Amino acid sequence: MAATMKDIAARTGLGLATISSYFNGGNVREKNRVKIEAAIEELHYEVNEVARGLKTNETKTIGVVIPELNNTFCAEIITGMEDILRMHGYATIVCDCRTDPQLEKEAMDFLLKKRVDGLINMPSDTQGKNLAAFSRSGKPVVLIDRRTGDIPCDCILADTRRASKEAVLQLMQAGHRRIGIVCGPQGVFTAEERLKGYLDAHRDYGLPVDERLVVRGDYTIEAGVQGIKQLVREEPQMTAALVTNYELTMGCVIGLNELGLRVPEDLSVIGFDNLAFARACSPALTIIAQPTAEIAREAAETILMRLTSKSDEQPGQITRTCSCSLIPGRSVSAPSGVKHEP
Amino acid sequence: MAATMKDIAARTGLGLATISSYFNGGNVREKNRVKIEAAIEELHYEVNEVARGLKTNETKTIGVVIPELNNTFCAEIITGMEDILRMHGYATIVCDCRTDPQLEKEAMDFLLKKRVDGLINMPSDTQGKNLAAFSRSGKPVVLIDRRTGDIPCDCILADTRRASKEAVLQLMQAGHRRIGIVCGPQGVFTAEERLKGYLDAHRDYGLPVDERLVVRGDYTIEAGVQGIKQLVREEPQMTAALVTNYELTMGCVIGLNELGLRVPEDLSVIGFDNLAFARACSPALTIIAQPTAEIAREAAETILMRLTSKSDEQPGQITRTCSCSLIPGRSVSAPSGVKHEP
DNA sequence: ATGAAAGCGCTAACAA
DNA sequence: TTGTTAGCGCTTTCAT
Repeated sequence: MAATMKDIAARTGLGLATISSYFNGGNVREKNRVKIEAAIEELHYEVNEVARGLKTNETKTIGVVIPELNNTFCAEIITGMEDILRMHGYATIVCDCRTDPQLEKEAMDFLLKKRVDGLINMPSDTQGKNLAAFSRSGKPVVLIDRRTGDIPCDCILADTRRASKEAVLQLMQAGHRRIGIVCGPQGVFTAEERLKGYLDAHRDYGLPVDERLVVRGDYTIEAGVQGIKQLVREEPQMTAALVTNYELTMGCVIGLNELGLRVPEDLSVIGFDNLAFARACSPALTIIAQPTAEIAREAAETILMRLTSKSDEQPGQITRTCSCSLIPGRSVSAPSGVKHEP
Repeated sequence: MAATMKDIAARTGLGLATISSYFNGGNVREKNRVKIEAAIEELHYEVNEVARGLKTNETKTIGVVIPELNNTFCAEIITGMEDILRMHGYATIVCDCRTDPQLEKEAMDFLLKKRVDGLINMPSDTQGKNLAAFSRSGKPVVLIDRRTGDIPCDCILADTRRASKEAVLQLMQAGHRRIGIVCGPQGVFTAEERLKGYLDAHRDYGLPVDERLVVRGDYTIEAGVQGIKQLVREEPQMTAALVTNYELTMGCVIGLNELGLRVPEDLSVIGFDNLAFARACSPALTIIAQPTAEIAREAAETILMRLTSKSDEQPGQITRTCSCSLIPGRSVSAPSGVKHEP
């Protein structure tokens, strides 16, 4: 068994309170400090955070529930958050719920039982029902990437609606009139936002929207492959496309590859996320890059603020919107006039 | 404050032992079961795993320390492990140590204080020193992907040495004689293994090794870009290259892109990891794919076995080696005879 | 089947 | 400054 404070007390002849005080920044006589440190060394003592957590009713642990760990966008954000939280003494328990609302519910129950001090969630449940139980605990919840339901909580978003609009406007300015969009699933906040951006651009530019140019799919590589193939097959007049997340973008590149279509000669393309992948494409893909580091920082700082501010110095819910940027590649050109084969 | 077992006891008029027994699968009179469940419902009771952990000296939590979360190979393995561990009632605390042995040490101390029941580690420290403190606790440790130092513990590996050898042999059989390798950092287990595979192939095929064809770099995209550019610049006679992890592979694709070299006309390439990326390349990249799902499963099962087997039914350390596969793409052809411009 | 009570390792009054 | 002590919420004997 691991050494306990009692062992240190016995070893040093001091009382428990002195040892505890030593660990919690209290004043301890120099002579005793030395004795305690020697005992710690010899016994390989490590504070038992479980016992401490029971006593203080704080586990110094944040739960993170996301749809998919194996997804650069999520992974980047988690890496960033974890870094900051750990610097402040907080651990993170990450639960990947595979985009399944039922698993998400289970993950949250699990975290509740583990008595995490707060929750950061990229919701898979579009209703917001899953958050009810956790938010009843009174512990802080920060949503990232997606807003959901009517549970009031802080929220860190990216302005992908604006970014999508500007990407589409840029395609229009390059001369494109029939622009396809490969969009995420219906009801998913980010998918709707990016579609709205697409619609905004058409409205601003005074171009009608043709619904046949809008295809939907899960946020998966395979859906991207199918989506772009469907658009190319059914809309030979299409000269450009916006693809609205990383998996879809990669799928789209695979699909165009398999069809033997050239970018941008046959089709101009603007993708999403993952700059490195965009650079690896030939020619380099123009993409909308999301500010993952900033989202991570905002989320971590927001929850830390909620965790430490005694009197709620920030009442009400906070919403922060971080800015995306359009990273130019070589995948956009003027429409060639030559239509691709269906 | 959250409800406790005491609240349930008060509500139902039962004793604490009965409630505890209810939660731990003991026999409870039907009538009381109903009462307890009603109270749980009304009070929104959730077991406090912190208190339970203190009492039972088990947190049902596994610590995972990896070099980089934002890395498909790691992310895939973690996703897989987490899935299995959660099914068995274990949470995972993932610590990304940014390939920094010092941060890795801190992460392990942190996990030790949190009293995780076991540790799964893809070591960043090449010495194995970091594991000493944790392994003294007597809790199980499972290493993945890399062997390290002389701390005796179970180990789940992939046979990337054999896979690298076969990839290089395949290039030789296609007619290549001057084959470059973009290799990971000196001292890193996987990097050395893959290099050994490259050397094995030369020995088996009776071809001398030219050290100028071996370049080293961190396992990063940028190192891949620089590595391939250096090889192309300094070794114009080179007709093929093996690139030995995902980041390096992506970097290599970017580098060749930027140089305007064609694959496989100017250079045959075999990459590593991430099948989706390989398909997205044009032409599709031939790669060595690692069995991430299998590694994840083996690691999770091994630690679960260590955690549950009372009498050590598996004494000594276990080493499992999982098989990689060579996934053919279109990035390998016979050498063209036409040398690329330096 | 159920209740009473001890104690896991720690913190935080309160006393000294 | 240091020691004593009472819990935090749970599990687990040991009685009943």
